[in-house]
Amino acid sequence: MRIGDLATRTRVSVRALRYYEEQGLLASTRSESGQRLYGATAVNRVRLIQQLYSAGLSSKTIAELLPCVDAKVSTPESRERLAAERDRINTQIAELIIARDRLDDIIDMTSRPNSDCDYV
Amino acid sequence: MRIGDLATRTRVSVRALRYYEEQGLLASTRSESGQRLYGATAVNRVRLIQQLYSAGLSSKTIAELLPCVDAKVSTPESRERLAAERDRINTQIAELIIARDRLDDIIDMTSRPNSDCDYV
DNA sequence: CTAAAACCTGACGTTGACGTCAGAGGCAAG
DNA sequence: CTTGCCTCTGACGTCAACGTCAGGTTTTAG
Repeated sequence: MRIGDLATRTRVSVRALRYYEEQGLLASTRSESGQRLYGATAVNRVRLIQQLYSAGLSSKTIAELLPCVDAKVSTPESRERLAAERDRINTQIAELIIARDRLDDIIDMTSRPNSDCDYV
Repeated sequence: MRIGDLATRTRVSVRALRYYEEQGLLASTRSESGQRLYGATAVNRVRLIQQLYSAGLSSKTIAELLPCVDAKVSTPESRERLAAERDRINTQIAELIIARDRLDDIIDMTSRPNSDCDYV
């Protein structure tokens, strides 16, 4: 399939797909005229990339980890890296929960007249 | 207290504190010579700002919400805004959990020899 | 009194994941 | 054949929350 099809199927922009290739995250073959061609597995690959981005990993980190995913094997370094990222995500989740609860408190406080809590 | 003290107590850079003022998030009085002076409540104010930033709110959004916190009262618009942000945070938490679990799967897969799962 | 440390106001630099535009070539339909 | 959409490669633009530097004033420690 061509880049426009992949973009449609993954809901990722054409520009982003080219960027992924530039970062070494997504490979493509080329047609005789130079157009990018992708196999069916590219769809899942893009989804994986998106999930890792949404987890806060950088292009560079993803580029280092994808080969492990493909080979289904990790070096000690990459295992450490993966664990560190997981811990970071856990920390971020905890922070978000705190922030959300704080936001809930604010919602409560500002919605309820005659509240006598000290907040700030 | 002066800006350096506040920076030390909140572990936020001096530059960041000036930026918060510029964005209308943090008020200060001025000494005769023009130096910023803060009251004791500024510490908690900065912490609140930091928590809202870590929740992914922008300066602009925080600037719109802080007056509600101070007045302990919210308009219908700001209530809606707060609820929308809370929902966004919940969504983000859910995404992070998915990504973390995905990362755990990758860790498992690449750490265990002879795994026969299809992943990509 | 003096030198270091802290503060001030601009104003430009940084970073990452793209958006967007320019200019040119490629491809199926009528 | 040509109209119109898709694709290509560069390359500059964006946005937010600061970092950092310059050049000057103020406060503090000795």
